[in-house]
Amino acid sequence: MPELAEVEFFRKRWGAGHGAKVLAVRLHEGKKVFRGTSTALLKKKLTGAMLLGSETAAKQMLFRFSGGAWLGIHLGMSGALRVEAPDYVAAKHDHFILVQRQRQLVFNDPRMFGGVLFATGPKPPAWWTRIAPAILSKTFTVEAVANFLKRRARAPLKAVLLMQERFPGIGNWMADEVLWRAAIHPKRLAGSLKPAEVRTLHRECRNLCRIALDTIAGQGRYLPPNLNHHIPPSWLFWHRWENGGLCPRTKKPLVRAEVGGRTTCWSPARQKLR
DNA sequence: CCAATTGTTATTTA
DNA sequence: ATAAATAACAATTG
Repeated sequence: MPELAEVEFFRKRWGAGHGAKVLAVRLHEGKKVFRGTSTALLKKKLTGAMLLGSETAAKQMLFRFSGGAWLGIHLGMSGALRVEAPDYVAAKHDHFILVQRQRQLVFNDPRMFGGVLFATGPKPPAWWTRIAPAILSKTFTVEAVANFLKRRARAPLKAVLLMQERFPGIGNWMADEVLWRAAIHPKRLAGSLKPAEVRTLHRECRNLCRIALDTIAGQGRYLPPNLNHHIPPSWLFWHRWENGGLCPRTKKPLVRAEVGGRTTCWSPARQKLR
């Protein structure tokens, strides 16, 4: 499920544990989510440590602990973070749990495409700092997008939008939503866009990220109980998977097909191949 | 049994 | 050599 705004939503959930100590670490040893990570070191360093704070970048989260410990979590395709009661008993796919006095912070991931990273030191580790700067940062300029599209000239736009090195945090549904809002066909080749279309694409990337973060991750104190709860029906989001779905803007039928290796939904009346 | 799934990476192909 | 396409990963659901 998780793309940019959903990842932020889940990070805020674990925010309930900020300022509290970790009494114990429970994990499913040997599971794929720990590939490349020393669970022994992780348990040793996190047990007794205080969860100090956290941040989100692209589809990843970084949790900072006392003693110079850094925990990275990627939710993959099916990961989620939850908060459970202190007496909660881990279910089958609850691969990683931080036990605190008042709650348990649970990482659940049935398909295990996600992962848990760990590092120690005074500064955030390289696997965190090398994540591309956010779409909502100053560095995400029209020129940067134009240059990237030029280098990926022969790839369909849908595939290009999924490339994390330039569009960090964008996933399948957000890519479709951006192209739909920009009224650009997902099969258009990246090199074929006119300057005005590049500007539109750039603008709608930023717009969607901003609106999705507001809508899904919530503002400040408030968190919706269900992360999709407040997505309005005017978005493509709700219609992209329904058979016989209609475009919320044109009221004409939507189409689904594989583009760039992923199932893609678009509104032919609005997004022309030309 | 077959096909599907909101992600990433290694391998193969062009 | 570079970039695009494909396969693989794992579990579950329809």
